[in-house]
Amino acid sequence: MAYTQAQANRFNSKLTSQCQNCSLAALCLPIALVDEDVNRLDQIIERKRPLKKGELLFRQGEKFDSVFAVRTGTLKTFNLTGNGEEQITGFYCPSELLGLSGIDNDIYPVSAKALETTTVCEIPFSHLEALSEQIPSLKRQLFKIMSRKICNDQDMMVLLGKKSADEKVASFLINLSDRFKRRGYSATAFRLSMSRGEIGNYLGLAVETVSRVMTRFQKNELIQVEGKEITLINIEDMQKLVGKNEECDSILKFE
Amino acid sequence: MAYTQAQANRFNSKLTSQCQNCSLAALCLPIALVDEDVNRLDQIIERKRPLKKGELLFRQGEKFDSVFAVRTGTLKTFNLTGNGEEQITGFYCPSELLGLSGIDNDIYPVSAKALETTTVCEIPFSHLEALSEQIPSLKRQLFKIMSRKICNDQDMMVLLGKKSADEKVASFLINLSDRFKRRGYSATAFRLSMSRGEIGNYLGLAVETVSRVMTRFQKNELIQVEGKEITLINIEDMQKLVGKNEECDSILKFE
DNA sequence: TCAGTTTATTGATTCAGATCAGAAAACGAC
DNA sequence: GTCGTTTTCTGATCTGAATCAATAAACTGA
Repeated sequence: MAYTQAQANRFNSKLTSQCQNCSLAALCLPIALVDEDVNRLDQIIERKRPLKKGELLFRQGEKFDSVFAVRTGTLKTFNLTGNGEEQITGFYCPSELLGLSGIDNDIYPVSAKALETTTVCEIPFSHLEALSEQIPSLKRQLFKIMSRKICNDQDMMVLLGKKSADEKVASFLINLSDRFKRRGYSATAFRLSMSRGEIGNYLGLAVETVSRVMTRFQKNELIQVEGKEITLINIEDMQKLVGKNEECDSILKFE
Repeated sequence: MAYTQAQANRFNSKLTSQCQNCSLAALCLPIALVDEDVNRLDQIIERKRPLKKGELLFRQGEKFDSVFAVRTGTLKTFNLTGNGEEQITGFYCPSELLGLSGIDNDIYPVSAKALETTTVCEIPFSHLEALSEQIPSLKRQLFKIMSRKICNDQDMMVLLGKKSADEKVASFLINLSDRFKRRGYSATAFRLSMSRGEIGNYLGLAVETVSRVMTRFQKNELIQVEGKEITLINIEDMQKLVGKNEECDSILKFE
């Protein structure tokens, strides 16, 4: 059931030529499918109307039926704790997949909200599952995507449990940088679509601490801050700061 | 492809009558398989020789080829950070599955070590994957297990990022209690197979803090501590302490 | 455009939990 | 059993980040 390199290339060129296929990229980029399979996959994907900033894509407790691939914009997932405050569990950039945690109970355990105008593709999970029966490499890919999510979350657990404020913020920025880079954007200059408050919430820090760390990083010429625009000036020293180790280079990997 | 309740019952009784099938329980308990499928699943599972305390089941960086179901005993998974110290990412009790995070890169991203004499069943992932092609409900179950793991890890992230030392320790004890209960053991009296140090490492706390919190809990008559033996005296107040909310009753769910 | 609101920054103070230090208990090997 | 090691407990001190407080900057919408 192996696909040839030629097929893989055909698939990749098809992907890049079809802008609306960001969602396919999210699902398949590392694997090779024949055109016919790509078309079958494309057929089950629905493009949704854009979400405005603040709109919910799905709500905690709602029935699960789809996973979503981000096409443009950014979302956050969060849940509401006992006393009503929100706890952010992740940020999702273009080409990333969200909603996987709903499979377990057929209910989304978190809500997803757009941080800016955002477009997503909806992938009904029952269709995806059915299709994965016919395309073994797709099933394998789904397992891999979920496994990667587990790895990333565990890295995040280490970050939250053991790292200092400096290390947390540095890891966060480097992680974003990696994700932008992977999508072909600048790894050194980008815009934070989330507020300092949301960063702090996600990293287990107070807003003030996030702000202080970032100004300190600026003073030490690690980064350049202009409101939400960030430029990483000295990535090497930042990476030293996060204490990333060699063999497992994946503090906070891409979803 | 739905199975009848009768079939489910047959499956369950088969499971409970066959002690060595803890591993089957780990994989399938919530789903119903016909006998034939149970047998096929049973065939791919290998029982391994027992691990002595301190022995490694697999090692960070090693090639991934199997997931494991714990039959008796307990394991921890951990990785080594840049400066050589270990970071525990999970504890695994009987009937729980570990190794799923290896699927992503075909390499285990963590090591797994026995905390006491431990027996496990090895489930070669390629066989499991092949079998899941023939048994759709098994594939669905694998997705669910991985999704549940993602949910649990996210709860853990909230715990690490936002909770106080008291809340962390209380959540940990309640989580263990739930896991023992689910397996039919006492939910109120059990033995901690991990040291205070390991609990602290896992929860992002110093050993001394774990010790202090537990003695304080004892003074407040929430628990009874006798070395590694723990009795939960007042679970209701403990649950209040962790601030668990109603709709999402899963602070630190079972893997 | 400007008032009203949210978000970000900066400083002063406080506190939960880390770290340091030492005693007591438990465990393991012989 | 006994010695040596590891684990656990308890107290005293220190510190990183939270909290409190106030200002400045950036949006928002009429």
